[in-house]
Amino acid sequence: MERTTRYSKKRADILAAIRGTDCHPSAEWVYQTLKPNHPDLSLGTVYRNLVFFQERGDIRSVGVIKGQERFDGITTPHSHFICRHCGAVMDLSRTELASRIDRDVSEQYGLMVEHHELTFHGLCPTCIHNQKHEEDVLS
Amino acid sequence: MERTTRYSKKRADILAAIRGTDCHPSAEWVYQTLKPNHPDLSLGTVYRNLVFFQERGDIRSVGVIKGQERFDGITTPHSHFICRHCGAVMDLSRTELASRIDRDVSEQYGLMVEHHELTFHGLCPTCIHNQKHEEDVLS
DNA sequence: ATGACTGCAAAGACTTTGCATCTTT
DNA sequence: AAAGATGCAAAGTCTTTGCAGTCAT
Repeated sequence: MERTTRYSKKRADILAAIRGTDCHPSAEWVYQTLKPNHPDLSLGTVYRNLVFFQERGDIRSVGVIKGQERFDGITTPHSHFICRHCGAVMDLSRTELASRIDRDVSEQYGLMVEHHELTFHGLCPTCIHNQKHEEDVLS
Repeated sequence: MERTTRYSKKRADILAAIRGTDCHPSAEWVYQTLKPNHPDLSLGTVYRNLVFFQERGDIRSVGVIKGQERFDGITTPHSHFICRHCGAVMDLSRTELASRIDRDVSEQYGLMVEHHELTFHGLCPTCIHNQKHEEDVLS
């Protein structure tokens, strides 16, 4: 009945890779990043561990961006900004929303709200710059 | 240079189908819904028109839920609730967030915020009920 | 030894796209 | 007639999964 979890260097390194970056990586990014140190790493293993860590609450999905699911090693409440051009994901501190918003919505609509996601969309500083440059070229 | 848009009953019906439901449909849903009246409709046409309507701002993506992208025919600001069990998407009126939040975040972080998304996650009334029933059965 | 974890490759699910055909203007 | 829109099917991308072998306990 009990499922015991066993130690594996690969598993540990996958989690460490996600926690050690703020880029909100995809499965592919984790795979490519660990490949040098784990030449025999398999993408399937990465995917299986992403599921494993999500179920344990160690990581969270940030959603699917440009076709790839992205993950976050930080599980405390915060918001995100996603650049519509390059797909970059940035953390924003959550100062705007009261923590009671989940409870309020639950009561108002008769739902069981477990958490919420506040995501901003637009252009990141880099893409703002590049877009301006592109306009100059075109004009 | 100008690209002219031509009238097509299928295109019109695809948009009407999305606007005529509050289920935030997937491509597959649109396809199955229109199939009776358009026996020769192709999934490719649905996908192409979804892109077309998004570019024109007629519809918006709600994100990828359980592997399928979902769309919203309502483009005025509002929030969503997504049931983690059945994937249902519900509209919530946006009363919580001031409209200036986008500008505030833009200034604070040096980004170009174009819009934001506030999404609640949890269990919908139906799944709350079914989950209770399931617990009864298991106990 | 047992059961968990992994590599590999095949399979799956969803979406995109090339090309010939049909349609709107 | 010209250019757009569609059907069909192939291809593409990302993710999941079956199975045999490996590894931690």
